[in-house]
Amino acid sequence: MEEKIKVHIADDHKILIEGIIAVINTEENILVEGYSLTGKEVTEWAQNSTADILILDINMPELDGIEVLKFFKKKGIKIKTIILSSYDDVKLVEEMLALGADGYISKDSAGEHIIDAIKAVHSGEQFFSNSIKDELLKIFTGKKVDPKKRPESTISNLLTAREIEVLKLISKEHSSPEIAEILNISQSTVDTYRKNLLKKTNVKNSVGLAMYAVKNKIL
Amino acid sequence: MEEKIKVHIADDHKILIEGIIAVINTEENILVEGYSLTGKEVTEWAQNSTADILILDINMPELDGIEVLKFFKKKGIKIKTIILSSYDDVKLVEEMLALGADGYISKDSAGEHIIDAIKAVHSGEQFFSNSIKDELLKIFTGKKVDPKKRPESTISNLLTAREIEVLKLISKEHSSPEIAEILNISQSTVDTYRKNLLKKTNVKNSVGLAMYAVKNKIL
DNA sequence: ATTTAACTCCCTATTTATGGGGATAAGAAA
DNA sequence: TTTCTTATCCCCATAAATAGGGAGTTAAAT
Repeated sequence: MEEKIKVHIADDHKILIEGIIAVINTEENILVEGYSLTGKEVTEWAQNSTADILILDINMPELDGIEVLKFFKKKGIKIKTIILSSYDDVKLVEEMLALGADGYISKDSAGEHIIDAIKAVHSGEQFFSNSIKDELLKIFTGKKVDPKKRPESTISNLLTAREIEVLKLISKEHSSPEIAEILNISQSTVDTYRKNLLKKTNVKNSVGLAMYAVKNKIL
Repeated sequence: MEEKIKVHIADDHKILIEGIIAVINTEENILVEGYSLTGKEVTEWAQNSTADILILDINMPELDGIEVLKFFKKKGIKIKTIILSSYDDVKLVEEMLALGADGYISKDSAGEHIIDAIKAVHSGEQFFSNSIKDELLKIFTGKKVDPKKRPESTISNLLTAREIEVLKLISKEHSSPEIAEILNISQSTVDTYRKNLLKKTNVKNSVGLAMYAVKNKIL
């Protein structure tokens, strides 16, 4: 008989941890070897760990998931990691992947997905829930990029210089006529940029664009 | 033999729901009769419910816990409610209590606390987890709770509760027709709030409103 | 040299947002 | 009681944003 897959869970919400444990316990081949309630605990635990997989929440107070992954990278700690995210941190996929996360599931997916993710990641694959896949698709539009050789900075790959200029002005509460005046181009052109921006960033409206700018620090 | 306590759960994270169900299932006298994944589902469910207790998450997209409680109050729906909160919504305790919540536990407490809370609330008591008690203590002992934690004291002086709700939805990229639908009010009313918001915050447009929301951490 | 990406502009059409005005009911406050 | 706030709704009108389409020029890359 084969060994059980040993899993460690890190989340600041104990109830969620207990939930995941309950779900995992329905699976014979997987064992939860322990859990951490803070990012700091995770980093301490990781230095003497024999677990196969870490399920890591992004949102934790003080030391969050990103910081934990950075710590791993810096210390050369290699643990297969599945990111657990809320609906609103989807934008961070790239950063997570760059930091070496192996899977990414959102909390609003059903519990069985965790099982699938653990099995996939343990066998060396990557695992992404559907909402994440959508986000990735958008990022790698058209370009069949090998996920291991992906570009580091996407915003400047995704948006052109001019689009970024327009995005900045939109975020400064300027209307299209104003932007046209400022950039000395026609309003039609500004409208075109708006259309491209909406399509590329996959947000609904100008508010979404401004929020995108904030999140990506384009201001 | 006595009847089982019937519980309904509302949270946008399915994994968490499954966790709570798993925890509750260890208890003979309590039965989870169902769950809702959005605020809107809860309000619909509540109108024909025979459940004894509702476990309600504060943070849900679109229609959040506060809105749900307001809806109950408005419609005269009386369901004993236990609030499920993250560490960062503690400042909302007051508002929740004013809206008639019967219990308040945070997600970082252990699962058994839920059982305790359900039992206590069902027998007519109120239940608060320790972290909430601490927060309440802070609020009532010394008004200067920490200016950094309550910068919105100025904002809630400036903006009304309803205006803040609309502002949140605007920042989530919702259009006026959508907001009208979500809040169950007419679009005219939403437009009125938009006008008031623009005037009060002294910004030019929706983008400005969203940025205002970001700066003042109303999200 | 040909393709491609970026920048530019235009048309048509619908939907949203903004700006002005006013109005009513409930409730709290003075 | 009267006043004020809040929340709700409506009218009218214009400005702006969104959505689809097409198309020309330049400069860089293959």
